[in-house]
Amino acid sequence: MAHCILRIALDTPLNAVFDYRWKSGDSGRPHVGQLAMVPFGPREVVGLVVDVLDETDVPEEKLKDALAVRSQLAPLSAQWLALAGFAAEYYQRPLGEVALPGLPKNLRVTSTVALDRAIKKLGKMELPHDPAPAAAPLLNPGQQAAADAIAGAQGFAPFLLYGVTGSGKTEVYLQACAQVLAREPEGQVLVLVPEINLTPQLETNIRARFPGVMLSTLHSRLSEGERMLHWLAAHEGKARIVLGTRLAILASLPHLKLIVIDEEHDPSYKQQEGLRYSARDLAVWRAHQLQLPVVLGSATPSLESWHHALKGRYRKLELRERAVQQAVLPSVKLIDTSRRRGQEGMSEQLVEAIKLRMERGEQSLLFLNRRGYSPVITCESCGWVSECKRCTALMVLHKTDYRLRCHHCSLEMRIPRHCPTCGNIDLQPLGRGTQRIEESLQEMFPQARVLRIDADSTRRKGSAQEAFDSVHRQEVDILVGTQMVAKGHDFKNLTLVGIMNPDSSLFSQDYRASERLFAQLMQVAGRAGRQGGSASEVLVQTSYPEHPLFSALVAHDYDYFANSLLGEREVAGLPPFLYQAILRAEARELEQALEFLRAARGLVAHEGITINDPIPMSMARVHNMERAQLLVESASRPALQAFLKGWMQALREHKTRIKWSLEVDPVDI
DNA sequence: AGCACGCCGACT
DNA sequence: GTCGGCGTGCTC
Repeated sequence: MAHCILRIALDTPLNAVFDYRWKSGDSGRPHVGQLAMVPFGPREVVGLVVDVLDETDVPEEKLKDALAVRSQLAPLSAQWLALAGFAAEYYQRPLGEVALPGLPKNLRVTSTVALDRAIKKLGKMELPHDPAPAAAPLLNPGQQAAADAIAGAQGFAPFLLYGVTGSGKTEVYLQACAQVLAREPEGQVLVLVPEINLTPQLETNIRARFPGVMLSTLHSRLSEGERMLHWLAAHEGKARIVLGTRLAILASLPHLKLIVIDEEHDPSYKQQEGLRYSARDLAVWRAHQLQLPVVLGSATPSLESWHHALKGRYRKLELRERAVQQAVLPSVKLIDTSRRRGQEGMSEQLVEAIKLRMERGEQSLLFLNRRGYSPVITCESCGWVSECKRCTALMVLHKTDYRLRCHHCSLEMRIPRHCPTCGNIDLQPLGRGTQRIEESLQEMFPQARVLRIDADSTRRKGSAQEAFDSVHRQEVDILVGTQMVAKGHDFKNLTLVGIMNPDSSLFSQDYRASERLFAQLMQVAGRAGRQGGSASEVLVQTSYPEHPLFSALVAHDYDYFANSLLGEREVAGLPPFLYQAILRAEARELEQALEFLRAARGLVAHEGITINDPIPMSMARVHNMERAQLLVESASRPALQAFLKGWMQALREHKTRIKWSLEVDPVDI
């Protein structure tokens, strides 16, 4: 019986691969890309075979036998392994930590029943034989040109599809998709959307248009059974369209021919915990690797993509007209709130505008970026505010259950009856969240049907969809919401959008805040004015009506805004003109974290790399842990990558009890 | 990261 | 006498 050595990547922070003995029986040698069950310390785990060798340097007494190989499953392709390998190297993580968590959980347990069941179920699945696809609408010349450019692309071809809400980007995606599917008998298309709430709508569109084609969805709210089935459908090449959120970028797609990223600027494409990858950047890498077209769609492209387009690295496809019949851009008006404060955070003009919509039987949307009732409660006599005991953050008043809640560590407490420092019993809510606005609106418009949509009101599975549906069914007069309402949904009868309090983002420490604010306002403004007939308007309440961001918004001029922001970034030496990474550390005492970072700074030589001073994070304390960070910068991406590699090595060998992590291309610093 | 082993405090 | 606190050390 022949022996061989399997080199296996495991989901562990250890930066190593592990070798196991394998006695090849009649089934022969295992293949690279297969999954194998192995003993690891005291437990049994599933790992990924990354090499099959004849011998190993690992001493005989340490070497254990691999238990089994998942032979029912076709091996993951070399291209997929290269993608995982690239991500691992780029984000400075062990391969196993990148490759394995993306697989369905049922593939990573020792039992094989779930996989067998999914294989059987998928084998039986059939599509309608004589499908009647929904008719494709006639494209306007801009859309047609864009769709043709994508379909006619050769090799690696990144496109920036630039067009305001309502300009018909989705139709371009669908037609590009149709052309690829028609041309490539086995071809697969990957479509990414920023968040789960947007999948049902697009899924309906795609299914109507491609009834004879299997569609898989991949997002975090699937049950384990569904995830297994959908992942497998993609892996076996049966699903020809895969629609998903950022995690879908790591799906196995053996016949991938086109990638579409809708709303490419959206911050949700950046994973914010664990492996902090950018699905958009990985998508572009994957398209390059496979020499495919990749379409990045947005009304407000990220400055990174905008920069690439200006430099000619991405081809810009612009949709200038609104594709929806008779649709016009909403008029944006600024309401100066620096002089007159209005009532309950609402200016007279805004209240009048809502009243008018009520009379006409139209819908209004009030947008603000703060859930809860009021951000803080405060004592007016001594200035006490409701700070979280565990975090450098304020606890937010939630009136539904009359409690204060910290949005960072989820600490909750009853509202104190009197001020904890001076005993004053007259504690006042300060500022306004969605709950408080909802309540004031209900008082001002007793006959109105007011609905609030935010993370609190949609915690239950499916409740977001229900809420959106009731708006579509005209069961709501006034909608109050956070950024959740800004994305994707077109409300046909909505003719007023009120922006409550955008000013805090204007002068933020975070240099990306204004870029995000503009995108958010453009997007929420796009919820109105999609219907012909009634004039739609967007009212922005601000104390800084002369701010250039608002002038650009009023003029619907993203080009100007993006170009001037890019100019500022270039002068200030900020991304995309510079590449960054952040080393973060947390400890009970802030000084310990800072001390660790100071030591880390001196660990290896760093020519051509700027390592800044360690500083406490803007939210220095979360859950009673003090946090600090060290920003590392370079004008050269390869130089930064090379430095990080050596640095990580040194840090791993540097014994410390401090918890630390590295983030490459951080978005908030 | 898990998970075991190991060596000191308050309980059935 | 034992349950359990988390320090440290290993995983082919």
